[in-house]
Parts: sequence; structure tokens; C-alpha cells
Amino acid sequence: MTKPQAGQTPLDPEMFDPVCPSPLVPFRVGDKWASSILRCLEGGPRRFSELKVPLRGVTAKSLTQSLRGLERDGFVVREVREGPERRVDYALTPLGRGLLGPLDTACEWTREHWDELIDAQEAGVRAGH
Amino acid sequence: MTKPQAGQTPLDPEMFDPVCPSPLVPFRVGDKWASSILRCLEGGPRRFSELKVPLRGVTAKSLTQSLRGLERDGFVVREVREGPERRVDYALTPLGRGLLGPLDTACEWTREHWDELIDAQEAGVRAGH
DNA sequence: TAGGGCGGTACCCGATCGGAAACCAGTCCT
DNA sequence: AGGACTGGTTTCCGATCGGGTACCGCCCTA
Repeated sequence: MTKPQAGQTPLDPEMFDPVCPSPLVPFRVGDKWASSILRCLEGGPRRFSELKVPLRGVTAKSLTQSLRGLERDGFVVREVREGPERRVDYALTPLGRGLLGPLDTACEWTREHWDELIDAQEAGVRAGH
Repeated sequence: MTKPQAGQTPLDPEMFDPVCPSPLVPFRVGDKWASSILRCLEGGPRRFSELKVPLRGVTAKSLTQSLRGLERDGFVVREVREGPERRVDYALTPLGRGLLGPLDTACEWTREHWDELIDAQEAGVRAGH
């Protein structure tokens, strides 16, 4: 994604490969609910209605949308178990499970710097921005 | 942000603290250009016009917006050097520099799984999603 | 005096995001 | 027969995102 840059030499115009555009990749995975859903699936497959519980306030539409997106991108599989007792399970693919690593790192960092983050934001807002 | 969950016990409805909403935090830092800007500032302060070069296609408006956001959140500082030769530098704060860690992790993972990511996406799209 | 670089701002626009509400078929319970 | 639960879909709507274009004052150089 990046070819790290030396001190004060000019920035490389080719620093970001237009073919694998960095802006889309590292942070900003999926939509608003995506990372929370990944977390929910960490312990095994979950049903649609199970997921709605911790994702408080999510509407069926938003949850469906988010899940379809994760499915399309290969992070989640949708398994319909037919039979008299029909149920739909969502589970992580190996790729999706792999995403938990970077996600953990980001969560960990956020937890460690939570106070600073809040303070900085409040200062920024107070400064009129 | 999360209290990891055991195997198939029901999901904890309080899994996500409504006060520090997980969806906003771990991935999805800032907007489209934010993570690229952070990368550009890794090697030291940069001027507005320097940043435009590698961020190809970014308009002045989008860049300004993105920078203002990063400033408001305390990841970047804007320094106006007055004098006959006026110039504006943008630099990472310690907090912003700290963000580079998780960002590296995410970039690294993406690089390692790039082929799988592309394949999975293509498969997902072909499957009609 | 004209043009160019710098560091933006203002306004317009279409696309997307994401919530609210209504509805639905199938199954199960009473 | 009526109601509830599951797993959605559809429509509507307002908010935000993000790009395009035009314009701005300031400084420098030719």
C-alpha cells in the first residue's frame, strides 16, 4: 500500500498505487456496523436475530445491508439451514477471521488512548472546528 | 471497546458500550483521505501543496476538509509560519503518530492477503451480490 | 503590469448512507 | 383462528460525502 518515505525529501507522487487505492483499504473496512458484526461472529456462527441484540438500534435493513456487504467481500458466509426448523446462520470465513487481528490491534490502541482521544476531540471542538 | 465473547453463549446485549460506540472507533478513521494523509506526514511536516501531489485527484476542498477533520480530532496540527514567506505546515501530533501503529498493522495485513481479498471480492460480485 | 503559485472558500450537484415505517411468507404456539 | 417470532424486502426521506467549478487575497517573479 505504501512505500515509506524518507525525512524531508519530496513526497513520491507514486506513493499510492492508483490500482490498489490505499484510501479504501486499511481503515474504513465496510460500513458503520461491519466491525461490530465481525466481533459478534468471533465466537462462532450467529443468527440474524442474535446479531440484532448487541447491535442496539440497528434496523433490519441496515443489518441486512451490512451483512450482504461483508458476504460480497468474502468476510462472512450466509448459511441457510433448511428443514422444518429453518434458520439462517452467519459465520466468518478464514479471511474474515484474519481481519480480527488488525481489528484487535486497532481496538487495543483505542482503549489505551481513549482519554487522550476524548480530550483532543473536545479541545478541537472548543477551538471552533 | 469489546468484551470478548465465549463460544455459543448468547451475545451480551451490553457488548458494545453505547457511550463509546465501537462502530465509530476501530476501523473507519476519518474520511476517505485521512489515512493517506497520515502516511504522508510520517516523515515530518508537509505543506498543503506537497500533500496534493501523492493524493492524486484530491481537490483542494476535499483535502482541506480532511485536514480540518484530523485537526479537530487532534491527530494533526496546522502551523502557519508568518513572515514575508508565508507557509502552512501540517504535522502529526503525538496522538496522530500513535495512530500509525494500528495503521501499519492494517496495511501489512492487507498486503499479505491482497490476492485473497481480490479473489473473494470477484467471487462475491460474480455470485450476483 | 501580468501571470503564476500558494492556500484556501463558496456554491452546486449527484451519489450514497442510514434510519423509520410498512409489509411479507413461513412456522410455531395456544 | 389468532398472535408471535424469524428473516427479511420495499419505499421513503433527510443527512452526509465527495467531486467540479469558480473565485479569492497574498506574494513573487518576469
